[in-house]
Amino acid sequence: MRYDGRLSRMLHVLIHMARHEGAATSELIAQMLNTNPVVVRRTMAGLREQGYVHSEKGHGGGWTLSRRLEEMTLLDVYRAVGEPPLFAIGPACDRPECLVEQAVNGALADAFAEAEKLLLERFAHVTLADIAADFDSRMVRHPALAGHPGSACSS
Amino acid sequence: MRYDGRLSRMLHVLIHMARHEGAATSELIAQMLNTNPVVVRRTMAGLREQGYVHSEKGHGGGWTLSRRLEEMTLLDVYRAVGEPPLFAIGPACDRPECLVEQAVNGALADAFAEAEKLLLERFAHVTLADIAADFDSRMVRHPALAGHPGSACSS
DNA sequence: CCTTATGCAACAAGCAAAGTTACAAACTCT
DNA sequence: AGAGTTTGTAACTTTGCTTGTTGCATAAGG
Repeated sequence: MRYDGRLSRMLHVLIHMARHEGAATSELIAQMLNTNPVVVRRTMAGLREQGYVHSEKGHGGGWTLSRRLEEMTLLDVYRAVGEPPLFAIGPACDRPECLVEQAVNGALADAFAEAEKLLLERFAHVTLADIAADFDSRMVRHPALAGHPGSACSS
Repeated sequence: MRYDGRLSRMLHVLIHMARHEGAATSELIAQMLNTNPVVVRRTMAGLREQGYVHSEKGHGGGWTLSRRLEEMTLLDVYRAVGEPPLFAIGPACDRPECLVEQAVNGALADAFAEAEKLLLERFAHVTLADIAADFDSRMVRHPALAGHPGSACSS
């Protein structure tokens, strides 16, 4: 896989959960995401530790939201999935002796630090409710796709 | 995801080349970067296609700069190495049917597009001469490391 | 020609995310 | 208490990418 899809997956599932009555099992969530239950549990563990979701074992168990979508930002979710690296480009060497390489790393680090700051600020200002609202407007435009809570993604 | 170090490596080598008399062989460059000659040739191929460097076979051959550092920006080099993906985070699925996932991808894509724009603008305004100047000022502060053109990086 | 170089293709190594299997632990319902 | 569900977790496999390596063809110089 080329990208780390954890953030995207978790956003996806959280919004689905908000529209789901009662607890959703890992199995059901896995079908929504077209993945498998163990990956779901693995990634949801981070969200549980941060108190965004709750899990219950046994009959009728599964996952439930413990916060409203208005109270969760992209930044919250990003942190809960372990703050994976944002950038795919980096220094060839972390502690170079070569002063040229130090200068190169410095120039790149400056640029990336600025971009990271922008990105995280942006994340902090987008709530999951914003995304859900975007979903609602898409549903108005494409009502035919409305009933795809478990939309498989074949790509 | 692990980092793509091509941009960093090429910046490093271009600045070294500017301070090198005559042609530099892939072997010599590989020693500077603590890597091997084939990787050097592979990555330099992109720079050659864009006309930033020139290569010569046979005795006394090797690589030479065909532009001054003032005339090359980070953006130029980034493009010449093939515009590798900047971000390590992406959608779980490129063409989702699910409207929720479409909304999620949209929100993320917006944020990343903004960050990418900032980053590339920043790249476009930094020339290799700027980095070389930073190197010079580092050398003033740490003259002991001045003679490390082939500084191995052990990390 | 013989040496020195690049050019290129093919393959192995290394790494991280994702997928899978297996099983223990906890909970519910009868 | 016992049967059936569901999470929790560890271990392993698969996949996709960059990097490393080998081998050989090609071209330039002496």
